[in-house]
Order: sequence, then structure tokens, then C-alpha cells
Amino acid sequence: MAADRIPPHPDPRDVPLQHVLEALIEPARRSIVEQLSVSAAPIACGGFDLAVSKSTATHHFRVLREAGLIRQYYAGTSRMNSLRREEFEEAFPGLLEAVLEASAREAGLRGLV
Amino acid sequence: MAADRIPPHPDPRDVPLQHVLEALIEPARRSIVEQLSVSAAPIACGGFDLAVSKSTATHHFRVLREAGLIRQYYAGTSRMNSLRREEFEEAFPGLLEAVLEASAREAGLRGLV
DNA sequence: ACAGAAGTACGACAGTGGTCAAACTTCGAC
DNA sequence: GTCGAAGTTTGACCACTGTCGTACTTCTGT
Repeated sequence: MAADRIPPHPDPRDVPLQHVLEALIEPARRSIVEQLSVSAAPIACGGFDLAVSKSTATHHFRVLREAGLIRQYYAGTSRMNSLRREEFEEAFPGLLEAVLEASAREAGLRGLV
Repeated sequence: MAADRIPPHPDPRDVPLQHVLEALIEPARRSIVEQLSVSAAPIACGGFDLAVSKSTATHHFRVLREAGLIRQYYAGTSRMNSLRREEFEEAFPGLLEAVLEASAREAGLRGLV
């Protein structure tokens, strides 16, 4: 059955701030969150623009999931990912938006140079 | 001259988000920021409630200063510390407040157990 | 049934960063 | 000027974590 492959999703309210920051500090993971934040639809693990191996990517997705930042579910052999925006916002008000905004601003500045 | 001992203070707007997160992820450093955030007056390095050695504390203060989060100046042999709230807020809107709020909420929950 | 695609799990390795002790510097007080 | 208080600097150590390759699992298409 497919449901057996669905890994545990903690409630963001149960995740310590420390875990959230540890999840967001890694650039590759932040990139995943950013790509999800500007995507209208969920994205498969293999559909991200990432410069790491598959096993490393798996590791990053796991950290993000356990930090309550993303939701994962299977669609065939693909594991889809989506941002848990509202739930996370409720648990850590303003945090994700602040990080995303700062990140976007930096990306914008890089583009101007 | 006393001014020679004043270390460099970067403009928070010039600090990469990565450095800010690295500064805020260490619990001891977050504790420093929290203590400053609820203090009306600047606090000397030795005046914090920290469970690390002096040299480690020095390291933490340096990281916070270079992340644009605190301002340091000398008063005699004491190095005073204050939070650069407004300047930092301008550079990273909402970030510090979100972290402080989450931190305070967690501390509150710990108190209720 | 079989092959290939998509991820995961498991070790192993290397770089980073938090930690401390010890030696040093700077200032204030006596 | 001397001593002590307050921090800094340096060097070494250690734990953690990001990284990868390999082997394994699960599903889809043919």
C-alpha cells in the first residue's frame, strides 16, 4: 500500500525553534523552500534545481519535513513536495516570510550587479 | 586611545542572510540577543547569564557583532553590548521579532510544564 | 515478468564550528 | 607603578553535519 511510504509529518507547533533554524540555515534547503514558495503546484524531489546528489537531496527533504516546513506525499514513484505555509505561519508567525523576503532581496541585489 | 579598541561594526544591510542565520542559530548567542531584547540598558559581556567560558563568550559576541545584531563599545575595562534593533529591522524586516517571539513562546511553554 | 525511473537507507569521509585553557592586553584603583 | 578585573587571542580538540557512492525498495510501462 502506498500509505506505508508516507513518512511522519510533525505538527509545526511541536517543532522547536532550534530545529526550524537548523532547517533554514542550509542554503540548499533554503533554495528548496524558495522554489516551493514561488511555485503554484507541488514539485517532485527530482524537479528542483539543486547542485547535490540524490542521496543528499533526500537528506535535505527529510530535514525540512521534520521541521514542519514541507509536506510530502507519493504520486507514483515520485515524491511530491509542497510548502506548509499556513500551518507553519501559525506556529512561527512571520518567520518564514521574513526569511523568504530577505532571500528574495538578496537575489534581487545579486541580479543588479 | 579607547577608540582603537572598538571593533568594526558592519551595516546590517551589508550582512548576508546566511551570516545572520548562523548568528541566530547558536542557543548561547540567541540567549544573548534575548537578554538584550528585554533589557532597558546595555549589558557588559560579563553581565550575561551564560554557561560558557570567557573565551567562548568573546567568540559569540564577535559573531553577533559581525552579523549586525549588536553594538559594542567600551566603558572602562568593560565592553558594553546593546541590540541594534531598528537598524537590523530595516535590513531584515520581521526576522528578529519573529525569532524573539518564537523563543519567548517556547520559554513560556517550558514554564508551564 | 522485466527493465528502468525515482527515491531511500546506510556507511564513510571531510570541513566547520563550538569549546576550553593559557597567555596576553588594557584600563581603573589604590 | 602595581595589582586585579575584564576581555581578547591563539591554538588545539571534538562533535556534528553536509556530502557522496553504493545497495536497496517501490512503482510504472512494456
